[in-house]
Amino acid sequence: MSTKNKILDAAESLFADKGFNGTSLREITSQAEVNLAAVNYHFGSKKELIKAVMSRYMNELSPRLESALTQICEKESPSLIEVFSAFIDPLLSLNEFKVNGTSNFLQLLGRGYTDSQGFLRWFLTTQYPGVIDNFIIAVQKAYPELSAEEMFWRLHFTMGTVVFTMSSSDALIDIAMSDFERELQISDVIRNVIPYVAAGVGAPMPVAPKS
Amino acid sequence: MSTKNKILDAAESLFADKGFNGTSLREITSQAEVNLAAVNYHFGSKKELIKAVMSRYMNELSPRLESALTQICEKESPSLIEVFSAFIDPLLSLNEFKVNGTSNFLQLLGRGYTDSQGFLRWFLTTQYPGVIDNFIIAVQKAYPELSAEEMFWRLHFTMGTVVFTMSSSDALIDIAMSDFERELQISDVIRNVIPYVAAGVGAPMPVAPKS
DNA sequence: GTCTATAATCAGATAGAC
DNA sequence: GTCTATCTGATTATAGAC
Repeated sequence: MSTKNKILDAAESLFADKGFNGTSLREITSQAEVNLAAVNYHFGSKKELIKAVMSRYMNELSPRLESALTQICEKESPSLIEVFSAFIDPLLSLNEFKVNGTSNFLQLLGRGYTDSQGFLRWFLTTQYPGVIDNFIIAVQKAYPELSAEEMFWRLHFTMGTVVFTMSSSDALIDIAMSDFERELQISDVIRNVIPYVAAGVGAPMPVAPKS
Repeated sequence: MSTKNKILDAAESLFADKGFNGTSLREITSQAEVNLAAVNYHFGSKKELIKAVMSRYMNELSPRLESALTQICEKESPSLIEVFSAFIDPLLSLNEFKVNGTSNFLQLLGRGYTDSQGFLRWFLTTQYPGVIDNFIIAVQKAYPELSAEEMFWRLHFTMGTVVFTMSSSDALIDIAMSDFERELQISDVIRNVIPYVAAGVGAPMPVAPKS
């Protein structure tokens, strides 16, 4: 395996585990068993390395996700459960792309939203707008009565639910094992969260306007 | 104001904004306009300072929260909306305790769950178990059909929704202003999230058992 | 209690030999 | 491309004068 990929793999698992701020280049190069200077040689800086780790996943995921959401949009009247379920297969396909791919990617996404003061949010929304646009269209088709403003809030809440859940999915899987004797995978966590977010997004519109 | 409190105030807002890892003692003492050595004199270490910042809020919040949840439990058949609404007044009371208290505390909570690999989660669950216990009892009373396992998942999802939303509440309030011309407060964000989480927790039990 | 000065360590990044 | 060695600056923490 190339040095570049060894660095990417080590960085990915360490970033997912301890966050971007919490991981040093020295930890990465030591786990990757490459020289410290290699990071700056291949990527230029730590920030560029973070982008490269995220891009590797997004380039794999975004076409699958866009196509799955487009399929949902072509339906007569999709349900919210169907819309959110469209994420399952593209996300799980990351496990074929890389071991623990789904889990790592979702944890990275969570890190990116809370570490580094939103630079990753900017990166994703500007570099991969197609995914977000298709998703909004699908939700609108499933729940046309939802106002643009309510939609904005509820999609943000959903992002929070998913991203936070996935950042701590390892701990959750441990607890499920010790408290309920269930041997769960990341796919079970995903399947568990879908009814929750679908119900949240599908909550009735409030009758009185806010404020 | 005492040096100790100046440090606590500065640490609080910087931690909320940039996370625990992302904030140095130098930034804190410089914003507090005290000497760098004062942190270690008064608190011993950065980790103890983090605990002190959180304790200041938890000691203010937890009795109010426990009492509000106990009141809900005394009702005949509380709704989930009522259960979650019990959080509103205790949380907003933090704004009288300190300027931006509600927002800062909830952001800190979010940071604590993702930074520092769960040490704050341990801190809260071991130091303030009464709040969590009362909350679970209230939810059980509002939705008795919910199994312990489903409850575990849904409460975790809820924690994620709230904590993530609040970590980025400043950005959300800005977007609501620019996109929808709404001048929102943190209290509006809280009121907005309640129907969402109540619907999520109240989603029907899945018919087929998982796995 | 507060200060200066500094120790000890770790960070990201780079120069230059090979 | 890879290595050693090092630079520069920031970090937490402490010793000791006042």
